[in-house]
Amino acid sequence: MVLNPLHALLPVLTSPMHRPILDLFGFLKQELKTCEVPSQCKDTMLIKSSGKTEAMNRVLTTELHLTLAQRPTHFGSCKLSGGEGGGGRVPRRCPATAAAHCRRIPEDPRRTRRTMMTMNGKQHFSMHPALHEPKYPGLHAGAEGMRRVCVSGPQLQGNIFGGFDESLLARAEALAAADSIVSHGKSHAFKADVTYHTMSSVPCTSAPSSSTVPISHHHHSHVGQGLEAGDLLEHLSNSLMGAPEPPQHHHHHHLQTMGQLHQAMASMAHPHSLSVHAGMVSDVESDPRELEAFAERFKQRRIKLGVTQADVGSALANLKIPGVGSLSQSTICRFESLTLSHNNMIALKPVLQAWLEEAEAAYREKSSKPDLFNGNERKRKRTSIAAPEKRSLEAYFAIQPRPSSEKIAAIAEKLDLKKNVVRVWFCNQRQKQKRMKYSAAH
DNA sequence: ATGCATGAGGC
DNA sequence: CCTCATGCATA
Repeated sequence: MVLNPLHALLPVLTSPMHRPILDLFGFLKQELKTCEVPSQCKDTMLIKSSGKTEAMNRVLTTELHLTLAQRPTHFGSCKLSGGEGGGGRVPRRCPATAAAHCRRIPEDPRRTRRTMMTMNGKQHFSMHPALHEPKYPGLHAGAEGMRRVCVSGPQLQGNIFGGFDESLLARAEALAAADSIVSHGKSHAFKADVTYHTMSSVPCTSAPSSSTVPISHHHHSHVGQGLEAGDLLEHLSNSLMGAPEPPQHHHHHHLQTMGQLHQAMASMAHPHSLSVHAGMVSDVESDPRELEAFAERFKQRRIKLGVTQADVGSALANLKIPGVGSLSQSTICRFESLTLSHNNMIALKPVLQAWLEEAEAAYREKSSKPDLFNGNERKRKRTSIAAPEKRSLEAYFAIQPRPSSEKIAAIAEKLDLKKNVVRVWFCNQRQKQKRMKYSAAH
């Protein structure tokens, strides 16, 4: 179900229990009041719904992002993994072929970006044509934006990040604490967090070449003024209702030569290909809906074939597509659930499509079991951040998604976590937020 | 299905 | 030190 996020938050906000949040809220607003930010810099947040903690943080973050400016973001490389390392981790590089689908999306440093709120409903990309809209609904470093835009005067920065520091962080903690009482009567007080990096040894060298290809894109100013809640709701509703509002503009990506190759071998006769332009097989199908549909189709057909995600991953290497090696179950899973970045999805689609075609063809005839199993000695241990700490981190994150190294150190110390763990946590958190939520119900 | 992590590229 | 694509380990 898709609800208006704001409505959903009401009960939470009005709860006496969350009084502290409102206070913090007010505090933040006060702090930010002096900071002038062009309205186009507003941003909302991409949330993944559920949980008071999240709701709370969301409020804070949302508010912050409404005030903070955006900072330029560049879209990094898009790589496809190559080898299947026999236990070792193979340096991922973008294979030439795959590269075709790896488009870099240069960003207008000042471009405004808006974010979708995902309550637990679907947030389709109906409204933003893939290549026109900001790829990432993320709240790109609102803080940094603040630094750059808001901080016309250094005093402000000091004000916010200086003043913020202690009092805010302290509040964040209080908040986290309160939350812990509220939502979890069962705070696990254990501080388990050992990271045993027992890395495997020899990374196999099956890694293909890497490269990144600039993505064609169009920065359409229309993106500037994000949608209002109403619009959002409307879109969401449409999506829900299945209103097949056709992508108003058909984005014509400037084709990437290699992309055609994939496209060709991958989609001989794909009924779904809306882009079967007479001669050119160029246009990489990047219509969000197409992707979404493909992911779904892929999953079902894969299951029909009786193949696991892991199987697909390793079987990919058998395709012998230059530059394309195997992938992990994780990646396949994320592809199916659309929890990869848009670029990543687009890059992977042709490959998976190719595999699907081949697998089905083989299935029809004989028995083909593409696979490659490598037995590795698993060693790496996963660090696990305890709930209480995680709550604190979330609170901090709501206030400042991109803490400085010093701040990270401070947080790490307070939470008694390794600095690197905290740093990575923030990185992952950011990545998580930016991630395209093609995924509907989550 | 996801959390925490690594590493290549970029500034 | 960040972003991104990915992966191992695990709930």
